[in-house]
Amino acid sequence: MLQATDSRLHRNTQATFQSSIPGPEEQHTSRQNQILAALPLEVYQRLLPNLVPITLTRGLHLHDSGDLETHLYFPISGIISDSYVTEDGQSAGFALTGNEGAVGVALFLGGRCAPSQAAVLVPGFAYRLRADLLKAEFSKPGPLSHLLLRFTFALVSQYGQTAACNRHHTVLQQLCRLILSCLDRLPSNELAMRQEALAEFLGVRREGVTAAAGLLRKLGLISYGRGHIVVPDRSRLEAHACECYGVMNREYGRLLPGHREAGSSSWMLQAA
Amino acid sequence: MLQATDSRLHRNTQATFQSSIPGPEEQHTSRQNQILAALPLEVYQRLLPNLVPITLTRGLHLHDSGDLETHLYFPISGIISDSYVTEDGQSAGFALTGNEGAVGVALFLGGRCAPSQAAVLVPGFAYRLRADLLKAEFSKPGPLSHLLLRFTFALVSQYGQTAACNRHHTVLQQLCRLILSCLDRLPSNELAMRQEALAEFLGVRREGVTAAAGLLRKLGLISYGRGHIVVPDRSRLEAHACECYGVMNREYGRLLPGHREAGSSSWMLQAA
DNA sequence: ATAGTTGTGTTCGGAAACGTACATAGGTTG
DNA sequence: CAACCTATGTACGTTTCCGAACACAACTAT
Repeated sequence: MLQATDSRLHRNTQATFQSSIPGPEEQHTSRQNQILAALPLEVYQRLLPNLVPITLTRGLHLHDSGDLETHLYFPISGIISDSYVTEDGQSAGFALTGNEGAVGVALFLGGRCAPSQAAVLVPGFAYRLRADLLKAEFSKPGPLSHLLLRFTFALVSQYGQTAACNRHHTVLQQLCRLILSCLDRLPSNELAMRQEALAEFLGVRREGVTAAAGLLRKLGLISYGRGHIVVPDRSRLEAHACECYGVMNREYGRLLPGHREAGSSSWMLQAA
Repeated sequence: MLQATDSRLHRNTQATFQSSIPGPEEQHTSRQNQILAALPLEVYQRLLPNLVPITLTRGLHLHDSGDLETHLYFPISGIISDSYVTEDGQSAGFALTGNEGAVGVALFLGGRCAPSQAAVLVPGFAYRLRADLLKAEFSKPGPLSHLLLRFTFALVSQYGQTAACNRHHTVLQQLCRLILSCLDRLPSNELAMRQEALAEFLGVRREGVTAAAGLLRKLGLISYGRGHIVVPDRSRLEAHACECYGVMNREYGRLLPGHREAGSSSWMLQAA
């Protein structure tokens, strides 16, 4: 595990489009992760010495399916995708994790091996905690256990929603959902991903994404070129996404208080 | 919640096809649930007075999406489906739970409301534990917490696998997977489900199931009629299922030691 | 027995996505 | 500048599944 690919692309991208992601020289702290931020100071300070900063290079695999997981990762920026690759190489993503959560839930659920692949979709930074240290902390009920379990529940919801979405919704709708979900985990309205990467996550052909993206551009909902997507107005894009986006957003808002919710949003009114 | 539908059907079915499921008059114990069975005697005896038997009538909803969950259910027979229903009424199932697990993981993950619907797919019996009692037991780390988290991990794996399966595999492959997964949770090689119900779980049209089932019958892999499916040789059916069945079966075998594995199975040799 | 209900089989046109092949334009490298 | 690579655009036939309508056969009820 931990094989980085495409690091050249990463540097390019970061320089050109992702200037809002802090470079290693800029200051960033593990408290930028919302789980760590929600911990009482005392607990946080106990963990702090063991939180090791890691650069999330585009394409880096935090773990592959079947790997023994060695660390729990707390992203502070960037996006990690959870996906499955079939025997004949087709892939399907089912969850995104940003600074609202953690990667490696198998560790504290007792799963040992990862069932899926965790890869860096959008570069950023994370802090990681060694498995044994995590387990020691998790073994006593407390704020960290609580927050991690709650996040796990949100993740499970995301998995389920994706399954339903894969069954019933069009590539166009799913693309809207994916772009919006990524933006919710990024600081600006810009997303640095190629159509190829979007297609791989959705588990569809690149041409399918080209067609859908072309239509969205024609409608003025997005503008893009060569791996750089800009969304001028999220609420208009939401109108073309399937219900799954709104459902997940509500769910994350409900479960993870620190979660940044979408700006506009008729769905907020519908919330039960 | 707890609205039973189709109870007439249930009685018919039980009498005709499901005689292997114990009736209320026959003896059954909560230890027939594999999580409860794996508890040390002392812990089990502490829970026992609070385990209330419940009949799982076909179509009964243990909870609907958005419901506050009130109990954790430990099935000892029958099958519960976890599914999501879209705004326009299309449904998609993403997990099955039998006596290997429990229904209502939101309770101990801290989710409060269910994201999905839990419905009885195949009738049977369960014991249930009130939410407050469960939380009291779960708050101390111990065998029950451990087992429930491990089961949760298996469930998450199932969700993810379903998402990938929905994306890439054909109705025929998915039908094979579904039938086999059901049989793994039932005492015989017979499954009492109508094509309509199979279609609803898979999130496809009933006609699609008819076509796939017709082909399987032509190949001699199954025989059926009016809600009664018989599989003479599981291994031959496995050969027509997608990889997802084998992957999930391996995963359940690994995570839940008591899980009954499929009889034949070339995949056992591949296990890492 | 007769009529109604229910579960399954079949058909047809249409939509969505696939596989493949190739075209074009922005960006990089010599 | 020229050559090259990479990201995106386009086109065409094929497959799979959908939507709707209808036929038939098994079981049920009166």
